[in-house]
Amino acid sequence: MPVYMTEQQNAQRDTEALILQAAEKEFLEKGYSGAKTTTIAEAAGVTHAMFHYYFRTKDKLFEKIVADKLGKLMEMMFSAIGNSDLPLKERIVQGVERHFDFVAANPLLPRFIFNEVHNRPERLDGIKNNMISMATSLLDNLQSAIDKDASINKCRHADARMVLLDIISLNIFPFVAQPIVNVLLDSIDGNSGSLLEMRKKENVKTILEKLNIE
Amino acid sequence: MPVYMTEQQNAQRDTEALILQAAEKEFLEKGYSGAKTTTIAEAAGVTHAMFHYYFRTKDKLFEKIVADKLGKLMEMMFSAIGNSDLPLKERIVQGVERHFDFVAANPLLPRFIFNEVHNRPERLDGIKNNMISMATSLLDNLQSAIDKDASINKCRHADARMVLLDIISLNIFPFVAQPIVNVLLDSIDGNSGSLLEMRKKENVKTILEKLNIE
DNA sequence: ATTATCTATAGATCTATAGATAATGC
DNA sequence: ATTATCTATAGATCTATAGATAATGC
Repeated sequence: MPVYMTEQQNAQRDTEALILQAAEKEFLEKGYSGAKTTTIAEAAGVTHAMFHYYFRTKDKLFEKIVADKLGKLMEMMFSAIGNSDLPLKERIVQGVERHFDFVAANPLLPRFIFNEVHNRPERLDGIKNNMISMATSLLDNLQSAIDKDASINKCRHADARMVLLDIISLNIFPFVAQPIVNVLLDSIDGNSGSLLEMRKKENVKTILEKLNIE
Repeated sequence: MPVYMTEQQNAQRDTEALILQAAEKEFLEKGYSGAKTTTIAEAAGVTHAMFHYYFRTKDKLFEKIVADKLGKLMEMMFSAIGNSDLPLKERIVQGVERHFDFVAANPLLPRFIFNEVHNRPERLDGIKNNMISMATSLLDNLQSAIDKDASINKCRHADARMVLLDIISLNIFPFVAQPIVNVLLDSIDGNSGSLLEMRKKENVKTILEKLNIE
């Protein structure tokens, strides 16, 4: 990137970035068919023609965003497995919490991905191999750690893949079902704001109890 | 309903039912904006005009289906809490399994509901009070059962609301994320067909271990 | 001369309805 | 006479592009 940028280049980057941001929000909120290019342009504060000038078609921009979000999906899945040189308990605690925080920072991501892979499962083909190789090595490593601790009765034996699924399931649900969960818990007692904090701690506890780690 | 129905009445019911079935499938698969009335009519094997003849507008039919599915949502949530006159362990086992089976029988329901309540959270207003009163009484009852067993050390103390969230989270995830979960587990070993069966047993186990019930 | 932006509009898609025709029951 | 069905099309919405105009750098 040149040190000095012309006004024009500045303007170009702004417009492009504004459209991209608006599109990302619109697509994550409403999905491909619910999102409208006119709405995106309006939200970005530019004329509709600019949308096509910078990104040609709705499809192309959507593909770009999907690719980006599939990358984030991988991050999200494997952030839960945690750092391998920590004792198992700390590794689990950190893994669950880091994963929870990741979802909290990207609360629209799971629903978007669920819809997208349901509508077009073949999209996963591109990242399949990458996913599998990452998963295999990370899960093997976690499995060894569990087996090792289980052999000296420091934890209950468990399938690492199931533990990973447990963590993801528990952490994602309160975000994708937030309006429902709020109705349910909110009105039973008044602590709505703290629900997510509560759930984060509870999920750590659930996994530790599953593994019978004190 | 009259015992003898005319041909015309038969025909009417068939067409109406065919459109309704096709619409339900289309809406659950693609959501409101992704579903097209032309596609629904085609799938039902009737002309497009029939769609409007029987249901007037896309909106009206969609509202009908949403109302129906919100009813199913309540069923789904509370099937997990189980029967109150069973011992706690059996109650948990039956509750988790019944809930899992319900989701398995309605695999598209959760994603549809998640999208719908996200797009229009005010939709929950109508069933809010009903939900809260059902939840309160069922959860109070479950909480008593847990407290009772916990007081004689037959289980670990736990918040019934958290247990309900745990069950729903764990059971729903493999269905809404099925394509991803399949990639992940399928290729690590070859037991894809049995993943759901495996997960069902695992979820029962997880909840029992959380409650420390032998 | 090149790049960015705008206005205007073409063209596709989708929802909805008008109006004619066929089928059935009284 | 009433109800169900069809064809044809209006009208709205949305994506995309054409072509003119403005701004910037060479």
